[in-house]
Amino acid sequence: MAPQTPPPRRTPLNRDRVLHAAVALADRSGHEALSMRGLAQDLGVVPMALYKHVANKEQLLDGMVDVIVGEIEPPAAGAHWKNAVRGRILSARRALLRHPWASRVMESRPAPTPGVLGYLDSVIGAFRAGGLSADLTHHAMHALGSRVWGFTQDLFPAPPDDADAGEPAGLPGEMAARYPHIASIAAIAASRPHDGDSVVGGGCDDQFEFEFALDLLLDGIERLHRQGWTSAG
Amino acid sequence: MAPQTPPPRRTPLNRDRVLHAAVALADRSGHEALSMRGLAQDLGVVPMALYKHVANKEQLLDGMVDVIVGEIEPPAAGAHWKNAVRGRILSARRALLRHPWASRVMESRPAPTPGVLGYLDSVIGAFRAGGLSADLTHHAMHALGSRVWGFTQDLFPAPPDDADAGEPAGLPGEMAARYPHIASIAAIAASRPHDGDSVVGGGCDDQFEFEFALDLLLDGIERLHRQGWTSAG
DNA sequence: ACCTGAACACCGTTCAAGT
DNA sequence: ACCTGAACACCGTTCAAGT
Repeated sequence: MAPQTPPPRRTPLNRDRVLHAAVALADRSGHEALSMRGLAQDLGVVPMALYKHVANKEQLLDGMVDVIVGEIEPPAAGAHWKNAVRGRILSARRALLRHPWASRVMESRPAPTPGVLGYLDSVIGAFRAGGLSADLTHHAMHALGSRVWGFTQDLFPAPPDDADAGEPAGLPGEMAARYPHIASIAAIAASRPHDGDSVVGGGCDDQFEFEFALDLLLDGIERLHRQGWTSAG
Repeated sequence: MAPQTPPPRRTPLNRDRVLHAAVALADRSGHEALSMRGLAQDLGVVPMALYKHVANKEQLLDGMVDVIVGEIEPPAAGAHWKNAVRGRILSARRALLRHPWASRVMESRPAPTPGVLGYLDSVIGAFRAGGLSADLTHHAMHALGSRVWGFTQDLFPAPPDDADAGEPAGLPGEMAARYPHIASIAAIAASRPHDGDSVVGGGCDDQFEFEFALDLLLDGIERLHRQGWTSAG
């Protein structure tokens, strides 16, 4: 008799394999489908095995955030501060768009991870390198809010695909009657192409809307900077 | 023998009682403590009794959102469009600040409730009454994003209260060394008073920051309006 | 050192039954 | 008509045990 073959030895688990498997699972099945048990099954392992590599689910989510932050491209050197900030934010947006669950997970973290702090530090650094005061930069960061990550909370969720296509524009007739002002701008929204699935959280947070708002804020900040604005005066 | 007293008849459940009990429970114990089972216990009823009044937990959350939206004050008549929008948004902010869980629940809704649509319709109406085009109003609403509800996603969670008070300003020394740009603006943040618990999601999203960003956006929109801006040109 | 099995204290929700 | 009890299919996490 040949000696019993040992049980198949999988490549041993480590934190990185766990984190990347979690990202892959969330990419495939969405944020709400990400459970410790489901992740363990993906890795061919019993749920408890994960707890040797991440302390708990919160730490798993923190680790996933840093995986995504790691995908943001390094800053461009030598650009004007407005272009430097703009470029950094649009790169973050591209990373977040690759992982539709990422914005929601990001929002859910009670404390910033090292990766998050590093990215924020670099954005602040870009403002300061342009000569903006610490005061103005502080308020600029608050004004940008989640937009520094390249996403925004959307207010008009995308209507379901089976929405009545025979309607004049945007909204079904009953709703248009009840919410006339929404109907008036929904007609505009329906008449311009939105980029279908490159959407964070559904709706029409497309590239045009994002850059419109980003530039509105950056232009306003630039104007205050040139006026020598301070929060004291 | 006296006839057996019937079991105590509680005032019968209805949708409104369920919704208001849910709001009270979330106010008291936070969003994550809100479970169908816990809510049932609060109402002195078995969990399944709730399902006669709300179809499921999602519908419960939708109902809670509309309770909060109902607390927003009616619009002021006859104001300039910028003040009308501003007033509406600041009133929404006051309602949301009374229920710290509300912003997170709001963000989680996949489809707008009637109350949400009514409020958004009124804000859009305020823009249109000021003569802004449907086009510009549409982009303005997107640019405002969750700010129309009076809250913004915060990027710097409040440091724990036991943070080293002997540090020069804002950040512990080790962090200040690793993230110098954050440290430079955290010093500013630490030197101004923040309103302690009137905070949505923790951090320094205080009234000053909120109004700074709101006015930055409204001023930018006003400027575009006066220039006759259109997305086409 | 690394993984496992069984258990605990929870969830939202269903179904068939009670009054 | 309105509420109940028991059950189902899940969670994250613990503990003591296996190899």
